[in-house]
Amino acid sequence: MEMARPDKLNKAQYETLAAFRYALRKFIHFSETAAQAAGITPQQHQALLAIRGFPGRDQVTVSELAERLQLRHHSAVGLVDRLVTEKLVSRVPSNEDRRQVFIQLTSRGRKTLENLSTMHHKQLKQLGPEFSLLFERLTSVDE
Amino acid sequence: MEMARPDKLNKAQYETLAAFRYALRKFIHFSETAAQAAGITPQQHQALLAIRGFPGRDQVTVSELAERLQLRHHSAVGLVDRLVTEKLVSRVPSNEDRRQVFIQLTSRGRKTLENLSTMHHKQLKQLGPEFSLLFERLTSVDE
DNA sequence: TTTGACAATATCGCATTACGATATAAACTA
DNA sequence: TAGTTTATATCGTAATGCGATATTGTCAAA
Repeated sequence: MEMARPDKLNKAQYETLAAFRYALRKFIHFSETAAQAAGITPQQHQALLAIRGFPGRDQVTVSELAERLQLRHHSAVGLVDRLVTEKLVSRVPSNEDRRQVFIQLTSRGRKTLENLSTMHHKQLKQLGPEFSLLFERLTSVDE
Repeated sequence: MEMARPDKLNKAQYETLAAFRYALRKFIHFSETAAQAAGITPQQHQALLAIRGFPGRDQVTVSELAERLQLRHHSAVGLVDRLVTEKLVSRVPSNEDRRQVFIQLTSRGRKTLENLSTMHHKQLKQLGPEFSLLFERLTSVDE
């Protein structure tokens, strides 16, 4: 018989929040293991996906990449450097605005990403219901 | 007019995967910023939540914490060390099995977590629909 | 055309996190 | 008692990302 305290979370809500994090960490752990098994780092994997999966385009500028990965600009530059060293992406200067540089996947980058994305797609299909359930619980008004 | 290639992802699917990661990184970025504003590190925050939100209990052993955070045992030990230093948790030896040590939140830990969890709860309520939509797209059969 | 803004790059040092490898001690169990 | 489990500890290593700061090249507007 708990009092209705609007701002205070109850045990069940803490459990739901924790369960969400647990599911998240399991997914991330899966993802990091998969990336490393594919011979790249987790961040490199996410960068490849951000480029290939950019809405309406298959190439992005460094600024766009930084935003999609929620990184500072110069952190994104460093990440791209490492990707170029690994021949996973290439830099292509823009013609319209010559300050900009487009980042594109190399064929090696595309293959590596395709492999990983297929695995992730399957995994997320499995996890979907679990996450949906957790969101429902979080959103439920009667608690 | 794309051929039905069972194992090959199309652009839309890459975009959905990338959108999911983007949403995830935005949430994580929010969470990390919030934790740091509360004066603790993101990992400390997640540890606090894992303890407080452990199913059916408000204390956990180091092994349990490691599993919930998907960490190696000795990495969890280090994390607990830092939490103890910050007076966010305390170690309480178990009576039943004296090899075990229970980790409990201190009152400071509880307050810090409550503050953060309230914010996260609200944020996740907002993000719920977006994530659900993305999962629906991932699961959609007709692509 | 000059001035100011923007995009990318670069360097430095720093902090955090987590790992593998390895070891020890204490406590439990068969 | 022997073997296993739990927690702790140490060492070196790696990846990531930040702030601060600076430079270069390019664009756009006054």
